[in-house]
Amino acid sequence: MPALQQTNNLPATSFAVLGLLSFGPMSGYDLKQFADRSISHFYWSPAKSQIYSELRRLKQAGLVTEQHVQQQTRPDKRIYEITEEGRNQLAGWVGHSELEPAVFKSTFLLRVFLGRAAGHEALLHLLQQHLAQEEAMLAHLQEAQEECSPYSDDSLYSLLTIRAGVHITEATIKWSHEAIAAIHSLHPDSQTHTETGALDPA
Amino acid sequence: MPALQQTNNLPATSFAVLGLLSFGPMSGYDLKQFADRSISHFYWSPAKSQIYSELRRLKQAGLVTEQHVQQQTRPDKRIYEITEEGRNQLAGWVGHSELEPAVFKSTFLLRVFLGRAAGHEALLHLLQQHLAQEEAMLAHLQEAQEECSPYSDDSLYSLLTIRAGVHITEATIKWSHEAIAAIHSLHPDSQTHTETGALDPA
DNA sequence: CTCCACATGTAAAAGGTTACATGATTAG
DNA sequence: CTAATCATGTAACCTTTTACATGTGGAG
Repeated sequence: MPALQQTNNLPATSFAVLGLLSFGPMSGYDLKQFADRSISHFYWSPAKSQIYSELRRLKQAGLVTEQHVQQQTRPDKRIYEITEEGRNQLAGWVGHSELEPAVFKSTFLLRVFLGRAAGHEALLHLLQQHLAQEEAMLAHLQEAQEECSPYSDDSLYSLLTIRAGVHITEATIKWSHEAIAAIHSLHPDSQTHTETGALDPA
Repeated sequence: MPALQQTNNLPATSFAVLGLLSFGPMSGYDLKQFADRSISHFYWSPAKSQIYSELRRLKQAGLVTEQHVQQQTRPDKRIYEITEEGRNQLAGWVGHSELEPAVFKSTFLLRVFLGRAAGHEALLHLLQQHLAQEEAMLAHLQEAQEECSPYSDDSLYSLLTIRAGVHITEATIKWSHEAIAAIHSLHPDSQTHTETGALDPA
């Protein structure tokens, strides 16, 4: 007899889709919306085409079932539902797989690293832009956090991921200020480039 | 008359390679080593095969030149050198291209988000593991920082990227403690899972 | 009347990793 | 003698994005 079969060679992205389905049955279309409002901040915002192909793969692996739903007013749907086997595989992956390092790929930091090629003036401008974007991101995350707080059984895990975003974004903002100050202290002559756009300095 | 020609449709990764070449002429082999010791922490650690194909692309675009170097004791090399045009394109990309968001793809946070599927005990264990890894990362970054400090004209930009890593890693560690505490406070019965491995609790 | 939401997919291309292939020298 | 370093590349594969393709109903 084959022991607890371990068909488990699926990539993380398959588990992402499977994991979203663990919240309830959904169509590919629903899944895309849900992903964009949940895991997009720390994992990925899938292309539609990829969702549909992941669903085919999960179905073939027996981790989800497909149900055709006819509609007259709207296009027909296919509703996907996680199976018992799907829940088992998911629990194993979430709880007991190897920790793999996160992918962090910042073209912005690459540009900072190559700053010499552009000069400190251009770099300062870039940093100001970056700072503004991060501040906007922080505001956005704090809003999401308000909607979730406080820590409770229901919102615990999603709130934790939002808190991770808040911590990291705050750190990035602190770093930006430090970086701007460091460049200024080495180049006291350089412009501040604050986003004024002021027409009348009166 | 065609204004300042803008052949510039290259992906960020090409500029990463071009940027490394702005530090001096190198072979593909050298480039791989250099990348692993510089931009790997915030951008990417390239596969050899990709380096060589990027070099072909850059050469074709006229941004680098190739020089064949014969060696008797070692395999022959090809040394690549950035051109004037290459430096111009690089300066434009670093200083004046659009800021694009960083790719941040954490399977770890995905697993936290899906924590319900595995239960808080497994999650706590995962968080402890993560915390240990991040602490090791912080130590590694602080070491790199020592070798670079203090801020100076020469080391400014690379030190800035290391500092970014330090800020973000510290934030991640703080978050981990918060997350562990939050789970404990909602599940007071759960084990601490500190990495004891103790054989003799005497 | 026009745009948006609903709903699913195919095809092509790009980005990136892994495995394969080769082969000399040097350090232990 | 064995492993690591030097040195370059091809082929196959996987993941992911973008563009293409289609069509209805409701809201403004």
